[in-house]
Amino acid sequence: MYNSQVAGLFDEIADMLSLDERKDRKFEVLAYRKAAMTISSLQEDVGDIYRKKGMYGLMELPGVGKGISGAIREFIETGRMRKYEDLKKRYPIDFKNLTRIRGLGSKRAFRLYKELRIKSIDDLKRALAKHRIKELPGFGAKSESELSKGMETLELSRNRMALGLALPEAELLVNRLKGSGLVDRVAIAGSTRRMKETVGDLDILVTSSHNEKVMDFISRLNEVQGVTLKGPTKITVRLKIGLSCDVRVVDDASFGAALQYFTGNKDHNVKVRQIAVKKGYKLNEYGLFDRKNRNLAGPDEESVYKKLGMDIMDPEMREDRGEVELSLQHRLPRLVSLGDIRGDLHVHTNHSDGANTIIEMAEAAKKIGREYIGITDHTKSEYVAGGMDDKKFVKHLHEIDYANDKLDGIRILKSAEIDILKDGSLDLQDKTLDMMDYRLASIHTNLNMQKEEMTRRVVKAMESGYVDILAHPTDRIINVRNPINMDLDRVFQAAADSKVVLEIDGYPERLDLNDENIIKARGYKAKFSIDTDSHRDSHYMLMKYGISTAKRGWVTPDLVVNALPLDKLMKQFRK
DNA sequence: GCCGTTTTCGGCCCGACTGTTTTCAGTCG
Repeated sequence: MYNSQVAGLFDEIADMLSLDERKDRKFEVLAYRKAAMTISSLQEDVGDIYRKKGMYGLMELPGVGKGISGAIREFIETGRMRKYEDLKKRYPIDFKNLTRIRGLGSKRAFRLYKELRIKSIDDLKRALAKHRIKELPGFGAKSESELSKGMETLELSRNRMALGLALPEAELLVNRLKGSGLVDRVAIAGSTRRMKETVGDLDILVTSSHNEKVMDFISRLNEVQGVTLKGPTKITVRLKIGLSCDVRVVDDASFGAALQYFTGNKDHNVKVRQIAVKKGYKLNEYGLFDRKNRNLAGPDEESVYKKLGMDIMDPEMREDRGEVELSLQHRLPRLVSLGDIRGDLHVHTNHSDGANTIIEMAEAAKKIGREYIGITDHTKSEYVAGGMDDKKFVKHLHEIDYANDKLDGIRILKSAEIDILKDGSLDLQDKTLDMMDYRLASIHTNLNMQKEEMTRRVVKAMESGYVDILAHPTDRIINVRNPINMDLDRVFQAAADSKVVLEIDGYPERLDLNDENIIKARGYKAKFSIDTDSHRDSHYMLMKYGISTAKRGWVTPDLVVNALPLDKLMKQFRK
């Protein structure tokens, strides 16, 4: 994997170039930063892209042109980057680690080097211990203590948190603010609102006429560990769960513009603001202003887009993946939403590792308006999860028949989450599989196989004719376990050829397929099933994560099998 | 260095907060 290395080098090049006084360098710095950002957030390895599509493939990446793609190629082929090495001779400083300290950028790091020969974190530690920082011009006692503090929290603060942990915390804070009586409107913004699978910090927006009281209220919340910075319109706090949280107070008349602005992402915003500039307007977090400085945007977000001649799009789309251009042409796709979902095709019961009975799960699903669910308990290889063998499964499937007889208003489909074994065979006999309405299969063991072997294993299972849905295809657990090593192009091609539906598992620690892989799979005309992987009745509420992940992959309702009515769904599953 | 509904040159988003300053540079998002 070259991505993190290459992105790191580009960031350091940007740091070093920013020390050059010449004004025209400013934009070169920006270019390297943008390229670093693009590459670090890439799912596919730049090495793979280069091997598959060459320089042309690299130059398709946003912010990567002739110069930067050449540097990437040089690094992949030789393990070195001349531009970086030349700059490093002039600036032998560990910018990469030093600038991770909050409040320390490249310029101040360079000053520390010039004055005190500080090159590394260890050098800085020693200088801090001797209290030499506060004597420097431009630094003071406060800088010294802030650097000390910044170094302590270095490791904790930069880890992005899984959405499934961050969103509930954001919602809790929103509820606290609503209950305070100090605010009128409250909204979550930032990457949490875009439902990105991990978030770096929380952004919350409020309207209030009591700015100071709001700031005090926040800084005293039980969830808050300490205050990083505090001004009249903005406060940044460290939360006990290990996230940073920004809360901004704006006027009601600015709320729409602020929500647009702070939802981002950055590239999306830059493009929208460029459109504003072209129309002779200025767009910032306070509004959309014409030449006479009149605010044209209303208190809602839609008016900002509308005045720019654009259609508003779901926050999940705002990643600068072409949505700005389509919006200007009024050609945005209608994405799948919660209301399209008729059933849930990945549900566990207490017959394997779930908490509730078949009937309880069915009744809970009926209560939230599902027309059908598929019971997908584990097979015998998953013995830790109470997986069942063929004999037990036959009995289990009869119990589903019994539950269907007993219940009205919802149909329970007979299925299983079948283990794909090491050799690509399935963990139940064909005659058992024949008794089911459809079959969902996934990998749970032997996750460390080589790419070719793993790819053949999964493709073989899909081509068996006994797999209708491939569940959580990459098997990654966010921040815990990497995706399995397989050639997704071949897997998606096989899915299309064998008419196997790909799952978008909405369980928050999975979100699998994720947005980028969904986009890739759409290229192969794959179909999707958006499921919760529920292990208890309350888990049905996790569907929103699956829906948002699908939206981030631009999934339209016609691609979603569980948006189909039951009779059409059963035609999809042909056996 | 990148990029194109100002298109192969000449632009490149914009504001808040902080610390150390007498008016602003640096950092961050």
